Amino acid sequence: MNWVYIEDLKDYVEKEVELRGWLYNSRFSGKLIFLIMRDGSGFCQCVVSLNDVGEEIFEKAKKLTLESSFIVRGVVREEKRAIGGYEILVKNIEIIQLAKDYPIGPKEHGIEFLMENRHLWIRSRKQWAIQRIRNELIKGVRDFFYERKFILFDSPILTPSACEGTTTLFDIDYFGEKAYLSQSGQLYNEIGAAAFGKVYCFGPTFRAEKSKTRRHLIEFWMVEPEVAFLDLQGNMELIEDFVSYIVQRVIENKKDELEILERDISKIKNVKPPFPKISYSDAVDLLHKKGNNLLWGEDFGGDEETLISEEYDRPVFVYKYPKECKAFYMKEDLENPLLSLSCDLLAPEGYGEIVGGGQREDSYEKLIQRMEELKIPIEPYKWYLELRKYGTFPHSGFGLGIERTLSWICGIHHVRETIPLPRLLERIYP
RNA sequence: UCCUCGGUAGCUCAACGGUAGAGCGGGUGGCUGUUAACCACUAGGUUGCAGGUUCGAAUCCUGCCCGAGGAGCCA
Repeated sequence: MNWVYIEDLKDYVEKEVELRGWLYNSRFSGKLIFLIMRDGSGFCQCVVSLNDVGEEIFEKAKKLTLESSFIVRGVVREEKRAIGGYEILVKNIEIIQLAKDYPIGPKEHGIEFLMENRHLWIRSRKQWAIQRIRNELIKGVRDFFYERKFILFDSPILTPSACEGTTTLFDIDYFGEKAYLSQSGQLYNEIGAAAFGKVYCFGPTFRAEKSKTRRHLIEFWMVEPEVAFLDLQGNMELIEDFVSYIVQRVIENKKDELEILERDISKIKNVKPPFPKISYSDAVDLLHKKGNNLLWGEDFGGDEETLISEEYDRPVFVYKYPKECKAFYMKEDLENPLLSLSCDLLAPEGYGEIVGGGQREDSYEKLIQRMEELKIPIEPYKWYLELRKYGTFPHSGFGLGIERTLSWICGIHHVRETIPLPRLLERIYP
C-alpha cells in the first residue's frame, strides 16, 4: 500500500494513500466524522462518511479516542477548509491501539501539569511547530559555518577545570578525581583556532546556577565559533551575519510553523546587517536617561537589557564592557585598561542576551597577570597559556544560546518550551 | 539563597466563616462540512499534609510539603 507522510500529501491529490499516525482530535456530525490525524510530519483531516464506508468502518472511526494509533486509507483531496489544505476521504481504517484517558485535552492546561506530562505535551501542535523550527535553526547554524569553511571542533563535555566561575559547575567523580560538566567549549576552541583557523563547537552545556527565570535552563545548547586573526569589530560583523542568516532562513523555510505559533513576522523580518552597536558606557548613559540608576561598572540585569533593546527594531550589540564584568580571558582594551574587548548581543522584545563574546587576551604576560589578580590556579590552564607561547595570535569568538535564540524567533515566552526535554532548577523529569 | 503568588473533580477555575459549583474532558443519546464543533442527559470530591481557633473551616492562624513568577548569576 502507498504509505505516505502528511507533509507530502500535495503530491498525491486524487490518489489513494495510506497514512499511519495518531488521533489528534475528532468531531462528530451524525453520519459524518472528522478525524484529525497527526503522523509526526503534520496534521490532516480524515473525513469518514457513513454512506461511503458502511457501518463497520464508521463504528471504528467513532470508537477512536484521543491519541489512539491507527492506519487510514483513502483518497487525497484539496480542501481549503481543512487543516493544511488537504484532506483524506476515508475508505478504510485499521485501529492499532485505542488509547484510554489521554490526559491532555484541547483546552488550556497549567504549566505544572504540562511539565509533568512533557513526554505527551511535545505531541501537541504548538510544541510540534517549535521543535520543527529548532531543527531548521540547527541546520542553519551548521550550514552557515560549513559554507564559510569553518571546521567543526567538538569540545569535551567532561572537563577537569572550570571555564568561568566555579560556583555554577556540576561536579562528578572521574575515577577518583574531580571533574565537571562543561559550561562552555570556549577555551578548547582556542586550541582549534590555532590549528584550523576558523572553528566552531556545538553541544550541550551545563550550569548548576540556581536560576529560575524564563531565560534559564540547567542544560542548554550553545554554538561557539572561534576565529584566528579576527578582532572585536570583525567578530561583531560575523555575529550579525550569522544571526541574520539563521533568522531569515527560519522565516523562509518555516512559514507554516511560525503561523501556528502566531508569531508576528514583522518583528523579526528586519533582522539584517548591520545591527546597532552601542558601547557599554553609552548604554549606561542611555539607561540613566531612561530613569534607570545603574552605576558604571555594574553588569546589566534583565531589566537593563530590556530597556536597551526596546530602543531598536533588531538585535543590538553592547560592546566594551568593564573588565570586571567579564571572564579572565577577555582581552583588555589597550585604549582603556578598565575595559575589555567584549560584546554581547541583546535580542529585542525582552528576550535578553543571546550572544556573548569578544576578543581573547593573546598576551601571555597579561593573561598570567589577570589570572593571578582573580586567584585562578595556573597549573590546570598550562595548555591554555601555551597557546600564547607558541605563535600567539589575535583571535575572537562568541557563544550563541540556541534556546534563547529560538524562543525569540518563535515568540515563545519561556525557554523551557524550546528544548524537547528541559532540565530546570529542581526538575529532571521526564 | 532571598522575595512574591498559588495548591478545590482527570484538566482550567469559582465559592473567601454557614448545604463544595461551572466549563472542558469521560460516559450515553442526537446531528452529512465540522474547525478548541454544537445540543441534551449523566457519572465524578478526605478542598496539598499536620495541628489550632470556632457552634460551624476550602475560607482564619501556625508549621511542613509541592508548584509558579522574579532577584542575584548567566546564553
